Amino acid sequence: MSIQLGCGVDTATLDRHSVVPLYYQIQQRLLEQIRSGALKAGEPVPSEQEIAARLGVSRMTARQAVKSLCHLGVAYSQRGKGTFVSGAKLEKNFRQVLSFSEEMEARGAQPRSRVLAFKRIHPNEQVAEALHLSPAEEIIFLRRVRIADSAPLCIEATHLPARLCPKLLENFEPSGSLYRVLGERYGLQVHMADEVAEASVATGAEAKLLRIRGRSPVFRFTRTAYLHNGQPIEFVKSTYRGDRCKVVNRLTRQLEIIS
Amino acid sequence: MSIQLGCGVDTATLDRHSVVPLYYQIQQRLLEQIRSGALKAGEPVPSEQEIAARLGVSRMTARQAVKSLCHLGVAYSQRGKGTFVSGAKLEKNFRQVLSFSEEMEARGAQPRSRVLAFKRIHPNEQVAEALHLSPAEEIIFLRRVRIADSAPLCIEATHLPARLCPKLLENFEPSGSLYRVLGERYGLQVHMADEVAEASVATGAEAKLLRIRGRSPVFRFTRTAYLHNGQPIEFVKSTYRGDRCKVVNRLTRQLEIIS
DNA sequence: GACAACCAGTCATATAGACCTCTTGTGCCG
DNA sequence: CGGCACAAGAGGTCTATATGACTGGTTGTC
Repeated sequence: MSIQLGCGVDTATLDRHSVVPLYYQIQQRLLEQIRSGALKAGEPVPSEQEIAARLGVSRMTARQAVKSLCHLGVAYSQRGKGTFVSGAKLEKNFRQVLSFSEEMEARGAQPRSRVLAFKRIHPNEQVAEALHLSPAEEIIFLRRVRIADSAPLCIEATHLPARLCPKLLENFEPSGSLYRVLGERYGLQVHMADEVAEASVATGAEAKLLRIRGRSPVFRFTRTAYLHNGQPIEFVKSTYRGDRCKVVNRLTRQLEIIS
Repeated sequence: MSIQLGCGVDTATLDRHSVVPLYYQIQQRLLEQIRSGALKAGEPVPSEQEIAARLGVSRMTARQAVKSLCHLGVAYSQRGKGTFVSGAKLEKNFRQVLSFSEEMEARGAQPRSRVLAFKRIHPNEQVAEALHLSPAEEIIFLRRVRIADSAPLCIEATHLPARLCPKLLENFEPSGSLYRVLGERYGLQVHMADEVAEASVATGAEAKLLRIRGRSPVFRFTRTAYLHNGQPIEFVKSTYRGDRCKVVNRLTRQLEIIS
């Protein structure tokens, strides 16, 4: 097996004094080979032993790098045979929570917003339950039409516990990225989210805002986002134009949950 | 920290001669404590060192067990502080490919089917491309109305490369579980799938089959499933009643991809 | 030619020990 | 009393080593 692990290009060896972990450097190198086509779908990734020998690391470190490819879904292992590159490519951005702005930027579109409302209010029952609040506790309510490449894409209604982000009304320019402000100014990092999608049709008011015809197909998303400690930080209801978006999912089949 | 790792119930120690890996036994034990409420959301999981000392395993093994909880999404680690139980519970069945039958059984509904078509045909362009076939190569086509708890839930059109499952027309009773037959009789195991969901409205013919009104909201799913080696095994188009289903997603936010 | 035994290569699991960074609490000193 | 230093405890990374189990091919026998 003559997989080149850098032969000829071996000026790019590992940086053992970097703060970047060795296994991560190796992972990136393997991903690069897959991206570039040097490793094609179905071909075996270099074995743990080969990586360990070639790069002068322990087998456990090589193993950690290879295993991470499996976790990412770009490869799969077969005991006794080897580790092979998965069929379809796709490497990031699945299974991740991304804010609207981040998602648009990731795919090269320009995000913009039209702010419809930005105020403190009392939550309704559904919001209070999702955010684990008493109805007396106030929330920040933000309603925006989100625009991608100059055309409306969705209407988004965000609810945040006011207690967790005091003075947000002054600190946040509401056409920008909310996640960025929450992270940078309040130290609130979204860790995980539950999201429910429903198929529906647009109401008259929605259709007007989205510039589509009434009763056109739309997605309705309901998302609750949580901090590391499990505390709800955000409850969002959004309505996406059905003609401008799809929900893409990558599913794996692991009936036994390993590692 | 007085987390009981089995104190009093320590008759249930680890089985070191079992074929079940130690880390998996530990993982299951921790999951059980979370399920039972002995470990609540936000509380720290026993530290790696504590597990290692209590159960007499190495720290690496304890670590593997704890880490697996993070991969499952039921816990999260903070360097220098500890590993903590995540807020919302949910433990399986996300991120997994499930067949219709499996999914219905998992939630306690009774799956049934009404077969509309089951035959060999030539693929159209879209199907041929998805399954990596030439238009000359035949496929098995199966169209069913899938029924859950006595009411129609979706219309499903499945396309399989005929080459991979010869004599399926004779071997498969088409109201049963296709994945089961593919696995048991042909050794074909679905490993991964890409799925796209779109929001739409029902056509007249669909509405009739699903027993809903015309132009009611529906989901349209397009799924391509792959074997371990990346070979496409199945292409499915399905139309789900919007009033009877939701798409639930659990997303995590890991901007740095670890392990 | 069929079948069993063996072997080499591979991943899976497990152990022990080392060193690092990060967080938190404690206690001393100014 | 405030602030700094330090130690303890936690997870993160890495090395070295060993054993087990599965796969595929080879070899040898019948």
